[in-house]
Amino acid sequence: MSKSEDFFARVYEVVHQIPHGRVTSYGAIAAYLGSKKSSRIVGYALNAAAGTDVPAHRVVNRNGLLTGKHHFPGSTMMADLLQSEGVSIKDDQVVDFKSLFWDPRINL
DNA sequence: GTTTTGACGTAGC
DNA sequence: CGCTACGCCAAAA
Repeated sequence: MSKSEDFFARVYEVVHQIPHGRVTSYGAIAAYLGSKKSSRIVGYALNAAAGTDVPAHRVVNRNGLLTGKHHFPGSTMMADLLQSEGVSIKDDQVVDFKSLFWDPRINL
């Protein structure tokens, strides 16, 4: 173990376990991993997750804002994907984010 | 080994 | 209500 991919792998696992039509935040994942201070690391990991089986579009910031949508191809792909899963997006923000919020601590 | 950066978060002004 | 500044951690240069 002791591999750098370990931290990334954990992020991938958590994100990959997000139920369909649900959303979570970087801080929630980071907090589940150990420290919510690692929120930035989660985003960093998701950046490396691009091209993997990790649905990074289900991960938004604490405000439910699609901060990472700029990293997706196009400009509405992330919002489109979420809406395709039943998540309503308004002004680059998840509608009823609080209700759609999926906390890894609850399921894991 | 040091420096920079980053898809965050919280606090302060 | 909006922007700035700082913190915190990990990876890449």
